[in-house]
Amino acid sequence: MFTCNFPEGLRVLVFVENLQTLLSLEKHLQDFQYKVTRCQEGAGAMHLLRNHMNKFDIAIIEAQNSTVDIFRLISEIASEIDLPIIITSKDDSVQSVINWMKIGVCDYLIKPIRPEDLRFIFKHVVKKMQVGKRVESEEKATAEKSSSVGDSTIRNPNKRKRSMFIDGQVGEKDQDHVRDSTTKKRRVVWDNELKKKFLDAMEDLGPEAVPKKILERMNVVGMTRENVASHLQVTFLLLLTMASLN
DNA sequence: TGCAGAATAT
DNA sequence: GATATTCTGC
Repeated sequence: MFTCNFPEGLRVLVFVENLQTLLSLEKHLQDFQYKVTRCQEGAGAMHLLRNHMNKFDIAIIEAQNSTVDIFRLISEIASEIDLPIIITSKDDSVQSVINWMKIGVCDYLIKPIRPEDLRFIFKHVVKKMQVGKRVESEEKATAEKSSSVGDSTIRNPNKRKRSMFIDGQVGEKDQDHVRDSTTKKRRVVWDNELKKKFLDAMEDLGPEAVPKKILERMNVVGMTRENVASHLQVTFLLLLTMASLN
């Protein structure tokens, strides 16, 4: 079905409203050799899901959307499509996760999303294939209690947890030293777009403008609180300097 | 323990 | 000079 270098080329449909976020997600997915189809707008996503489902292996969909009720959309199509769906959301409440899992999504990623979160999404495709194969011979096994309630790599935004699936390539149990060649950890370059996002976030947060909040508001894939804090520090310094010049 | 903010390192 | 990392105190 797939090439020998699976999951290279896995076809991922990404439905995210914000273009910046969308492009950023795409880029990171491509770093992992995934093949991305972008979708920004509800009707298009709907159409793709309904009529071209077989063109994709998995979908990543943002929970919040200004024009479409994603929850309802997925509830409706879940039964008619056979595609693993990963939800992206800033809501880290247990209840939210449960709600989404109930309607059949296979994973739930809490924003902000780090590139690492995307690396192993193929596991859901593998799982689906395995389940599909097992289906016929299923009834022979008497109601084995499912050992886990889904395998989603739900991440507490504050904790650091890596997906353990198929980590076998290298036996290292240590830090991130074993990042694959395509995933160079690169320093953030604060181009005008990022700066604008940062400033915008700062502006409407006002006195609440603290790294964590700014990070959330910016909603940029791969950005960390430390990145923001660092930038905040210099920005603050700059503002101070300017203020003293008056 | 997590986080903000300052200090320091690369 | 820009950004990351470490330190400190809350």
